[in-house]
Amino acid sequence: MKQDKNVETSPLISYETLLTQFKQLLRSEGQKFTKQREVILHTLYNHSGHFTPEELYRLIKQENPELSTGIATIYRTLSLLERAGIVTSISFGTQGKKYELGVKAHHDHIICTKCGKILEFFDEAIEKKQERIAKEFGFEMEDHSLKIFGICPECQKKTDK
Amino acid sequence: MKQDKNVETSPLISYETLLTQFKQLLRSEGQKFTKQREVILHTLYNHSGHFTPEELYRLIKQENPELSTGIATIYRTLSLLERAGIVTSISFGTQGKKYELGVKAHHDHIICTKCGKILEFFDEAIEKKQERIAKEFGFEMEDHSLKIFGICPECQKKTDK
DNA sequence: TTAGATGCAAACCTTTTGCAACCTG
DNA sequence: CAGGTTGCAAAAGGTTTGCATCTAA
Repeated sequence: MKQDKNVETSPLISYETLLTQFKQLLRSEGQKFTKQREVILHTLYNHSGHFTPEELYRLIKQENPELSTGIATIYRTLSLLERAGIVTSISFGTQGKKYELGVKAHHDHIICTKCGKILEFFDEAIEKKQERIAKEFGFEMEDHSLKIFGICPECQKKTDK
Repeated sequence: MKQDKNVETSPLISYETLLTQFKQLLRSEGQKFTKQREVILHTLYNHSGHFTPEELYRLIKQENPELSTGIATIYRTLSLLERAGIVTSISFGTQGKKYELGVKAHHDHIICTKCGKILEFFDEAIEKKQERIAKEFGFEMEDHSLKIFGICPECQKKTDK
């Protein structure tokens, strides 16, 4: 009866494949492949986890001091990648969004309110239930977002001592 | 097998009772009962639905032209009311939050992406499932948020014609 | 009388945008 | 070379904060 499962967090495809897909997408839309776009994709591929645009910006600056990259380009590229279905984001209210390489199935998040750690899960029963609820209300479902907030095991230990 | 239900949206208690509770709360914390706080609570009581601080600000200005009320007070009071458990909020990412009089049970939201309409529902099975998932990850669950986005029946009709 | 509350404006933060300079195709 | 892209700085939204003034208790 156990339907919950950890979602695979390592990239499912090789960087070369991902890069090729990205280039094809750009070409098909008359857009250009730039060093900045490559570095952003590459950085997301190499570092698993969730990043705010600001965090990604600092990481890229640090790892690529030679390439000038503005924060605006980070934002523009993340939007581009999200529209393309290559990255996904979680919203944290006024505190902004976090992005991750999203070449994986839909999943929900469980977030530690102490350390900010984000874990992922997928539950078939909840997914189905949401579709059913949308249908009951006569809604045409487009998307959904489920976040569980709590304190992770590590932070519980820290608080205990 | 139908567990979904519409959540009651009209206030569960009389305004007098609510006001008394609010005054007691303020007194117990050494805080003061001001005209602005009264007007904010009263406006929320009289208008069911979800409001952004800005919307509430404009509504209050319009209905109470004689009382000068700054937007900062709206924000401060909504935070106060939320901490006190009198109102609840839904977050809309960078677009801010919407508040509603929250003297009612926990519920989730289904939101129309065309017209912004917000409906509420409660599903026992989903609630239980979330608790179970938190437990599986060793999390001490504090809160959760489930939002379903889609197009409401009315907006579907508009699009069709 | 006095601690707490208010309005105003400035400050904050995240995100977006206008634009001249700069690349990619 | 043309049109998309970039960095920069300014602007935009939503929210918070500092402070002198005001007011409930």
